[in-house]
Amino acid sequence: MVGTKDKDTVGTLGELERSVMDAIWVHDDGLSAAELRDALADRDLALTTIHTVLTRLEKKGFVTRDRSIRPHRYLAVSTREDHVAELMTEVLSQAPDRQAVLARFLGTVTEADEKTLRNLLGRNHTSRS
Amino acid sequence: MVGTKDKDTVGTLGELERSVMDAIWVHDDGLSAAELRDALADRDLALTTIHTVLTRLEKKGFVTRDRSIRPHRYLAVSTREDHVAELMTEVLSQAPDRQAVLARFLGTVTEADEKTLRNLLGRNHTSRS
DNA sequence: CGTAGAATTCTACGCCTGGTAGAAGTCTGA
DNA sequence: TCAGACTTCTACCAGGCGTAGAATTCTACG
Repeated sequence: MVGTKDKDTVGTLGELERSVMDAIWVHDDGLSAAELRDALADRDLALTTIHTVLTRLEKKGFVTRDRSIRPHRYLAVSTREDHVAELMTEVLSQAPDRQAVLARFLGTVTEADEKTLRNLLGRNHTSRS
Repeated sequence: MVGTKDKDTVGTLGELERSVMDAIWVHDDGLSAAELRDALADRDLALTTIHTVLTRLEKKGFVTRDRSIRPHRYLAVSTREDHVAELMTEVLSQAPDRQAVLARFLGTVTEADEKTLRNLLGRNHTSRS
């Protein structure tokens, strides 16, 4: 029972992959495999494991690595916010009736979120003409 | 090479499962396994395949079946819109900085969507004192 | 320049999920 | 009661992901 699957969470990434991304996302300057292993010390993973995951994340386009320096440094390709926003858009597109979805969505959102949205929508009234 | 995996799409469901749900979602009155097979005729699946998927979807809580009548009828537990909205909320929660995410999100959304949101947010101004 | 030790890549395995369906069991109308 | 329809059981395979040992490549240092 090494890998207690969760899988009820949405997102293209696996458990470990997600953890790695989370670690990378809070380090805009990027970090090395070793640093990552430390960041995820609680799991006590082998360095090679980290490398494998990193390689897969690179292939998936979530991270880039700086191969110019020796302990390669891994950087997130896009911010977590961009990533999540993209995911939201993708999800939204899954239903034909976007309006209905948005309505339901707003129903589940916090008041703070609503306020945020009002502010954001308030300004930049999409220049027509 | 029967199952050309796609997997770049977000959502807890698999390819076939999703198709089945799509079919069920447009039939509020529910349908039988046979009707489903017809609805997905393009794939030419065995009835048992449909049944298996249906059973899994039931276990996952996406559909219920009316066992009282003979050709069991399968019904969606929630609307597609609710489902998608839920997914969006779930995704949004993946990032700590919700505001930033919402901002990015609005950036990718269509003008029509923005209008929809404005309308929805316009009314029901959450009772402020 | 050779080489030990660090870093990276290759290869692999087991589990889980999802697509797919045959075989076996259960119902029910005639 | 029984054939035929319907449902459940069981199973196989492929791909994704966690995990890591083995092999290979670097590079700093003597």
